[in-house]
Amino acid sequence: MSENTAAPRRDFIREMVADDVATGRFGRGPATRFPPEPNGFLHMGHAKSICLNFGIAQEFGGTCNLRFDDTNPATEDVKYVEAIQRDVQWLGFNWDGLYYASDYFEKLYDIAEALVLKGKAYVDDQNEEQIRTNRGTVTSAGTPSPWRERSADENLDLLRRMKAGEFPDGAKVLRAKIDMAHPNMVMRDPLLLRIRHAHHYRRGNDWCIYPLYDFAHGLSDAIEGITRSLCTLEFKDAREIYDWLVAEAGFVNPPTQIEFARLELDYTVLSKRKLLRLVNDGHVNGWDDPRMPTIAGLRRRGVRPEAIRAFAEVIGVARKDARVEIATFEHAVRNDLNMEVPRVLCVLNPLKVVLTNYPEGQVEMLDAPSYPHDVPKTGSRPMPFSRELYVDRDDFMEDAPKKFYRLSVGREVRLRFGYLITCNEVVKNDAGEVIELRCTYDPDTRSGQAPDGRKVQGTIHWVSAAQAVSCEVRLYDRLFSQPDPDDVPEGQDFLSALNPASLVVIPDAKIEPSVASDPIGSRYQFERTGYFMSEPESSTPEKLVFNRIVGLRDSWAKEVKKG
RNA sequence: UGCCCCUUAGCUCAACUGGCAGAGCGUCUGACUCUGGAUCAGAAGGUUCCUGGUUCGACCCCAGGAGGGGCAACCA
Repeated sequence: MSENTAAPRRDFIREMVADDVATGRFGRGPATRFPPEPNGFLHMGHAKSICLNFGIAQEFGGTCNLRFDDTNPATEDVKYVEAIQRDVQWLGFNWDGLYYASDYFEKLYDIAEALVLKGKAYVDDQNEEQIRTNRGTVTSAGTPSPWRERSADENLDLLRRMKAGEFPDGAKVLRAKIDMAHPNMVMRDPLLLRIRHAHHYRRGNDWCIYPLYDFAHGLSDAIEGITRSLCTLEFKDAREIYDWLVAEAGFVNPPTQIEFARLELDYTVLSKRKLLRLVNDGHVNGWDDPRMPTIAGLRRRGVRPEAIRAFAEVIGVARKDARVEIATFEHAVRNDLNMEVPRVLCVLNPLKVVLTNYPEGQVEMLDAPSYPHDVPKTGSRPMPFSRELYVDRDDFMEDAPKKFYRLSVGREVRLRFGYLITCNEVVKNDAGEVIELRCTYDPDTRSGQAPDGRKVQGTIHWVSAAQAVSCEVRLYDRLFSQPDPDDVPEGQDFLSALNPASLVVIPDAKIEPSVASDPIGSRYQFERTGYFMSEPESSTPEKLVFNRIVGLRDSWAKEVKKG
């Protein structure tokens, strides 16, 4: 148990942190932070960041804070703060410190005054429009504000009056005084504080000058003693202002920003703006709809945190934008559940089977192992078997092709854990639909036996009609019907790529009775169908409701496609 | 007056300071034979975008080129 334990995956960030530890570069232990803005629910992209930040802290004996980047009163809410904390914990992580950027407003203000005194910041009276046009473009220099050369005393007075609430929204703004011709747009006198007479969910109305991201973020990191500030690639250009600010503020051994690629996933969207739209426009039933790529949605769907962590591990972290296939995630989910959950038989689309040679009224109990041979778990449950059963409609075909190894007139299949049966006759209703199969069973073939050694090609799942439990099954599928939901014709948006069949409800499926005594929230593999969980929000002991977490890997569908 | 990042297997991505280019998915083959559409095992699969250069040795460093992306919110 020493040499062959897989080395923890190394990426360029972990290499740097390992180097920090080795060289003592920061003079303190490795410290990271996960800094969400509480303006929405956490999603898979955040999960990647959480696993990275908290993972590094664990692996290197460092710390990781949870910090709410709550600097915009217009969009934030305490309900998101609560949801985020629950989601981080559910993923399996505990923060060392719990902080709020809004608690740093005073400290940030003091730094702002210090910058003004040093001549490194000034109050600008230009309006939003003027500021934008005077910033210049990517290929041309900006124009200095007419207020850029105000004296330190005047700036200090104005800043204090901004804080005191003397000016309306938008009247004035505090800017760093750097270089209006800087090749990096971010460095063209970036805005530090803006006036917002608004209610902040934590600060109430006691504060009216709110720091912008660039001003708040790096300094918050520095205040907390973070060593490596991990963020996504689009902040690359912001690194320069990050370094400028922590240096000007006088922090020794300040934190350093490292950027990594944000997660993009096939067949879904990972942007809070778009997810909010799905929620607000009613395309899904809330942030925790099981189709949502949110942590809350995945949890409700039935995905385990272990699977999400394993997924984060396999996708790794790199410096290049990466679109990950949803199949990779689904694989991680199956891989996790395969070794954990018991197997159970559930017939989604019931078709009655009558065993004409089985005694009427007789019920025998078959012993059904709950795990396949290659899962190192033991256990079994009794399965009632009787004359009338249900099998899945998909397992019967009237005009079956040769390679259809299931039921058809004259063909023999094995009933999982039970007998071999042969279909003799099809019963149809007036509309010509098949409503019943009349079959015979071979009494000598119980539970896998076949005295004459004959083999059948197919094994199908079934339930005993009288003892089966009716349940609702919700088949969740991909939210969007194309890999890139934004790749739509001119004039349309991602909503037009929504998958109309992302939720198919089966109101009356038949499941084996053994599950009736299991707690709500139990997970199973429905053999030959997929992984399911009894839905904690909707399921009751009287009316079980199951969510499909993920289907089984389906090579048959591909075979069919190929023809 | 533009700055910055990226280009590696069919697909999606790894590869620490230059040292035999690796995973997952997909594909193919085999095993289990009561999930044969599950699961497990093995295999095939590469001109590392192009052209030059440095070096004993280049995915990695240098020069030039081609293609893709980020940055011009008082959002984060």
